[in-house]
Amino acid sequence: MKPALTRRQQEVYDFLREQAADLHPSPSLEELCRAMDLNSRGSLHKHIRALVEAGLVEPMSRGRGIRLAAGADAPGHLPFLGYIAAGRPIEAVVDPREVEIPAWLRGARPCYVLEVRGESMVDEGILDGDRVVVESRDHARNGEIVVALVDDREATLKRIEQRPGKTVLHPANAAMAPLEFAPERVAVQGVVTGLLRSYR
Amino acid sequence: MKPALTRRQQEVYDFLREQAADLHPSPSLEELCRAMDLNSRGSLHKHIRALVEAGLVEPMSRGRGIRLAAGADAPGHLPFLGYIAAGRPIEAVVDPREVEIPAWLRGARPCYVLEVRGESMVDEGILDGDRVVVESRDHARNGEIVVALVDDREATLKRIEQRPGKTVLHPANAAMAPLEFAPERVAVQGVVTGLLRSYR
DNA sequence: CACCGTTGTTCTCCTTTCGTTCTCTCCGGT
DNA sequence: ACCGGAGAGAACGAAAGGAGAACAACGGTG
Repeated sequence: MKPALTRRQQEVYDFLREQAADLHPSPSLEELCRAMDLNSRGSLHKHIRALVEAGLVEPMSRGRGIRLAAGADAPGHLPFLGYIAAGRPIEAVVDPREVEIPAWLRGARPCYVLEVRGESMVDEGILDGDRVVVESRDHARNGEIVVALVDDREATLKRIEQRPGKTVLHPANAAMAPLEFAPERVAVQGVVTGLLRSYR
Repeated sequence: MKPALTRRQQEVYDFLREQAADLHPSPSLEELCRAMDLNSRGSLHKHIRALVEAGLVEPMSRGRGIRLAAGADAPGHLPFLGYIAAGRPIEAVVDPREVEIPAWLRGARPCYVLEVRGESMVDEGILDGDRVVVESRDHARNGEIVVALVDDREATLKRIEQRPGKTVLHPANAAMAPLEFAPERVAVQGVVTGLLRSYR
């Protein structure tokens, strides 16, 4: 019972997540229409209904807008898969712990948590010991921070730039230079959607 | 048991939270009417009754006042109190929403959430738009990042260094110099215990 | 005490909004 | 052609939101 989202349904869902992450109140159908550049509530309603059946959105009831499903996709915890450092493969952690992650930091697809080792992204505000929420994806948009696997050996955390004929991985550290690869050598494993840091 | 608030009910509830946060006395129905731009007490009373049934507001007594119920915070959530412009100005207005925060980012005492404005802490990995979890405290250890109130006017986010005779607030931005004050002029409001960032 | 204004409460009546369903059209792909 | 995704628009019923009147319980003033 998981018919997979269509293009527009995905757009609507992404927009709802954005809104929620920005602390906006649940929009009504009409507000959503305006935001999505639609002129018909009926059309939007079809998409919402699809999302409800997919378990991603709570069934609407009168007057309280459209809210993301809290129960279905929010066990509140994500698996902690290990550590990631520039230049080395991901160190898988033996004991599969789980980390509590708020819903507004998660992506649409399944997510997991990695802990950052090293200083390769300090200029982007990602420090040693930070935990990043990674959304499992095999593609990325330019400018996103990705977990990239180079030559099936080295997993790194970098900002990605895909250009015709080459893929550039930008570290965010003045002491390191951007790395260029043939596109075939770089496999995107996931995209960073959130970051958490504990002081203590 | 938990019918979820409707649109207007949420507005009324938010307004009451603002009032309470600013030490205003419990308003009467008519005062609330004027504040909410309503012409009828009866209409407002419907919303209040809904809030009472939701357990968010204490039942009114004939004397005077609409009081918030104690301990109505959702579990796993912390109040979002507004913005802290880490540059110079005062702490900003109250925006009484709640943010989901994992337990492992919270401190021992009551906590709240602020959103960071400005670049004064970039070298510590705190960027514009990040949300910080602040534990309410009136003292700090050296090296902790604190919300400090200087001369009862300016709230800033800085790393604190307390030395005999003077208190130094260190911004983490190469373009800004540390600020030195007499200890009496600096009041610690809270200590940063966690940080969250959403990418997208 | 009777008088008055205030405050909480309940009740009708009305308008607006919202979710829902329906039909019809358009476009792109196999 | 066929089909499914996507949008427009109309229409309906139910709920939300609001206005206003009416009423009981107080608190003061004369």
